[in-house]
Amino acid sequence: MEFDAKTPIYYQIEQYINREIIIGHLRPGAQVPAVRQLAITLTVNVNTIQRALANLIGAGILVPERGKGNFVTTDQKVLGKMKQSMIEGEFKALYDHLAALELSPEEMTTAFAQYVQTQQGGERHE
Amino acid sequence: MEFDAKTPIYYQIEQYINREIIIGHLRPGAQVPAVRQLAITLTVNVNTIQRALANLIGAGILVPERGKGNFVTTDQKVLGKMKQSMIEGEFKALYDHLAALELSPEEMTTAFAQYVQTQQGGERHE
DNA sequence: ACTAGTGTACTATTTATCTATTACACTAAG
DNA sequence: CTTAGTGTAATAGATAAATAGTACACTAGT
Repeated sequence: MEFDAKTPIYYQIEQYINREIIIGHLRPGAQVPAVRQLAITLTVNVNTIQRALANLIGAGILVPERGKGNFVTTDQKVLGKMKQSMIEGEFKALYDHLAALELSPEEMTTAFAQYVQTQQGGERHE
Repeated sequence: MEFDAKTPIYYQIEQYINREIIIGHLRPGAQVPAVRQLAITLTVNVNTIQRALANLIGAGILVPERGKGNFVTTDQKVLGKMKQSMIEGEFKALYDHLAALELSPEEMTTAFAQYVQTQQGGERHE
């Protein structure tokens, strides 16, 4: 996996797992891959995985069972809040930065719409 | 100034100065505030300011003149590229994350438009 | 019991970031 | 020439993030 060098890896892993849950690759009640397996998959140290999972456990998103593994919570309230704050966070980051560039709300939406357009046709991956 | 704890301060200062240039608070040829002054204003160490400025100088956005100060370049080509990459970078971050959430392009634009709407009425700052 | 697969804990080491402090070099004004 | 204002360099120390490696604890299947 590719990481942004300017943000902590453990944090990026938290986001990644959250996304996997939102998408449905990890369903409520499902077991998260073993820490040692995740470490290999994400080419990262076990301790870094552990730190990310610890945060997710603290947030109630994952539920640990010693000797068995970590499992996605079945608490829909927790999952709903997580999804909400994930998306809101993404939007807020862009909104704040564009606001700092003194773009009007209309300019923001149209500019972003235009960008999405450019990504449509030109999705070349080499 | 407020900094995000999860990204290097020097990098956030680079972005901040870029935005000041884009907005027009710092015009081409204008002198950037003195490093010691910036350190006080941004409540940050001089070395951190220096590191940010060094990167901007390396990018050709700022031009240093020993004993006099740092000045915004008058090279419109450089400034144009900077502005372009700043905005593109913002858009790309949101686009990639929403794509990871498997949103369609239409959903992205409408969802962001809706978010901007919510920011319209509710801009309470207390 | 044994074993393989889980999570968990701990220490040590490296690297990047940030701070603090001091010193030096150049420019312009008096 | 002196001084105040600039940038610049260099050292030392503190903290956070990530790695490496080892060890321990619990669970389930044999």
